[in-house]
Amino acid sequence: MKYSLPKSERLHAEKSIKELFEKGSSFFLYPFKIVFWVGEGLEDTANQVLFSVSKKKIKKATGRNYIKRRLKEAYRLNKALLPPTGLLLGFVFVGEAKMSFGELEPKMKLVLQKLPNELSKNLGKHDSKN
RNA sequence: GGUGCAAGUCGUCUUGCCGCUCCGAUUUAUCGGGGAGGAAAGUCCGGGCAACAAAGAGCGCCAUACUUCCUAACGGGAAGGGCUUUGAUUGGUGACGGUCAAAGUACAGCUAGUGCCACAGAAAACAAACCACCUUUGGAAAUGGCCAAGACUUGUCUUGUGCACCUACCAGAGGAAAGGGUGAAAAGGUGGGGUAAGAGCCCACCGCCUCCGCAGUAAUGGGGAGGGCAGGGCAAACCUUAUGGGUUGAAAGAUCAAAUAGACCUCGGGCAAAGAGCUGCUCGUUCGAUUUCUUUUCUUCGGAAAGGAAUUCCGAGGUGGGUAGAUCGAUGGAGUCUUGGUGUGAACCAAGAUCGAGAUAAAUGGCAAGAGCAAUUGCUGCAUUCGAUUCGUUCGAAGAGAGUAUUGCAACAGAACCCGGCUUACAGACUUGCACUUUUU
RNA sequence: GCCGACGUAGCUCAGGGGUAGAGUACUUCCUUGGUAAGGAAGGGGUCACGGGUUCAAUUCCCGUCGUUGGCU
Repeated sequence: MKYSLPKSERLHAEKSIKELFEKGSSFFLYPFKIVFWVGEGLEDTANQVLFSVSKKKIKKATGRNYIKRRLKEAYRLNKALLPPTGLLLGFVFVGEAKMSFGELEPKMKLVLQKLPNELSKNLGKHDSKN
């Protein structure tokens, strides 16, 4: 497994982002809100992910950059915990202050371990409805 | 040496592993190279660039405002001038003036107009009224005053059908514009003369105004002559004058353009002769052609015949608009550095060298090691100092610097089209200047 | 990225050069057996911050900070 995060694995298309936030499910795990969506017709493409830090929570641009960079690193190093394809993911940082990489990485691991469970629950709901 | 202020410069470095982004090579996965700031910030000015019809004019609106210069331009900068404040010193009775230094200065025009100036104060802007002042006319005598007489305690009291003089008081006429406690500000100031009282009424000085030379590119400076003096302050009040600005901003704008739907064009095909009406559709039924345009011929001018085109469905291809998206705009420029020259300076000129981020749901990072720096605390306790002492020493305390351990790498802050400024933020280090202070010589 | 508006008592807002006000909230008293309502009295302000103009600034001018709205 490569510890890389090229542009094809980052979520940048406006349409996909709209789809994620309008249709996707979410859960909280401090200091994140995680939004996810199993895209239709994306079974063959890699997971795409985006990171968001609110201007309301972190006032300075330097602080927002600081956190986003560390989030990307944490995801990059631990993304092997996820199934490799078909997911749209959004990490919204809801913490109030700067956090170091040492604090953020364990949280990210927790999230990535928890995500498959949430995913299967969600899929189950879909099936029962249909 | 320390502290403070001001100005300026810098504002961590190296290596390894794993990543991000751009460029170039081979080649499709690797390799090589580049990758945040002095403010990238605030968005306060100016310019480039782009679109808007023309980009011109007028009105409006906005901005600027001592002079000269720099500049692509500016509300920026440089130099100079004036003014204000403070300090030192000096001249004068005084109003105030001279010299030096520092700091500040949005510094055109209230003798174009309009407006405002609370409270207090007689009055806040045409100078008038009021109080007080002076002259004069008339009245008046309780209390003052004066006069007369008397008394004695000889400087006081008493008395008066007292009032000519002085004067309080009342009324009238005139003079004068100096004084009037206030206020931020009071109608030029100070000193003297003068007068019934006064007044630039007169004189000297200070200030002011007008005119004329001189010096300076100019702001302005300095000199002379004249004028008794008009003109309170506020334009970061409206406004006037001069100058500048067309508006909107890269989310400007340009190019390419998938899929789907619809528009137009071409070709092919379907059909009982195309098709039309009824119908949501199908079946069926009715009409057996119709409509429009055009050309030609005939005509009894009503039409008739012939030819072409259109109208329908299906399929294919194409065209243009344009969404997602992509590319350009967009990073070689009023560029940076060095040297030389010109200029008081901002800056300009010449020569040489050099290329230094280009992202777009938005790169420039993470982890580790080392160096360097800083901090505090602990430990070691050598130079040195102090105290005690059994004085060849020993003990205790302080301890610059050094060693070691620990922690941190900072502050302010992240390019978003690009430049020139301004403003604001900034741990720490260094340099220069000034002020204060301490020590030594 | 670009362009605006606002900041005044605990809260919601007036005031646009001359001692800062309203409603509500708060405190005390009256009223009531007690509470609410009502009545009376009172306290409470760095007018966001820093400069400047002016005799005088919440008001005018400049800068800073914060809040908030619009533009795809």
